[in-house]
Amino acid sequence: MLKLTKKADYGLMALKYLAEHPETTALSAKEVADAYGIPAQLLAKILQLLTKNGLLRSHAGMNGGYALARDAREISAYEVIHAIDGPFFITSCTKGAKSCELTPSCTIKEPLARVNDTIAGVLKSISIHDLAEFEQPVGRAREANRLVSLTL
Amino acid sequence: MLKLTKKADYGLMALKYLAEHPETTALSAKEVADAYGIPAQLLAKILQLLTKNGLLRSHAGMNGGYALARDAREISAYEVIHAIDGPFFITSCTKGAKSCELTPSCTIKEPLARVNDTIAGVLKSISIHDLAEFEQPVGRAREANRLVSLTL
DNA sequence: TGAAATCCCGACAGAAATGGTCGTATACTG
DNA sequence: CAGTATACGACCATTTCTGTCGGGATTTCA
Repeated sequence: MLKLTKKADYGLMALKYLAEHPETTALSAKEVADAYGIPAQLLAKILQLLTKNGLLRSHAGMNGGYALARDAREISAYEVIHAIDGPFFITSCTKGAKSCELTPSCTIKEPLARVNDTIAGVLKSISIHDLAEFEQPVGRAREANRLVSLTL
Repeated sequence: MLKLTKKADYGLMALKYLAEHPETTALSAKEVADAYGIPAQLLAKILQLLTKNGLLRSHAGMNGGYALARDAREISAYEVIHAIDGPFFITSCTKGAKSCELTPSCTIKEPLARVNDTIAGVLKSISIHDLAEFEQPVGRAREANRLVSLTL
């Protein structure tokens, strides 16, 4: 529960991999899949999704493949997850759509919607660059804390 | 994705309902289920789980039922979700268990584990009392913001 | 121009998680 | 003892997730 799907995981891993190889113009789905031992065809579809959503640029033909459409710092984990798994909501029903099908009194949702927003905020504050591993000076200084506020 | 299961939803709703009826000594699973239109037998099992995990006290026999084991402010949404759906992790694999089965280089997990902790923190900071609806003076003053910090 | 590499995409099958039901046993009340 | 409840295990139905297959389109390069 409250778990990322494997697809989203794969997507994040792939973007991370691409971010770590900026020197190359493009990497094929197969290359990335092999690097992590992910089913190639599955990853291919995921990358296609990410392309359709503007997170990647793709190029067919020999030496083709995928590359980040933007700087790794400008792509958030939230976007990736959203592109792959669609809009997410903590609660099954959300007032957004056709409000709650359960009896009128499904009042628990409103507070949880705030939790939902908070989590989304956290995910939005994480970029692919944050996930990638770059050399860091020993005794590396970590970035400043991010503060997320939650109002009930 | 990243969605609460219906069971967890039901559990939260039920606890909320119990919190809103402190005058009664106990409410039966059926009463709560009827109040929300939830399948009674399913809710029963959920309440049993919550009882086993120490969040509720149960009492069989006539006028029996369930009651909060503690003050509503002392029961967090996290506990409820955890009791119902088991430990949750954002990532499929977690170094906790038997580390990642994927190729060694599943390094994305470490940053995500922090996200996981942050979300858990948010959930822990929400109590059943927060979910319940109590009369509030018009122009009600909401509680102070909660700040959650995320370090990458 | 043709072969190879690569992306694109819809359909589908197997597996797993989830939601929900049933039946029975057990405990408490009056 | 009869009625009301909880306790619990087995089971099934449905949905969601993962992964595969097959055919088609695009680009490169010899």
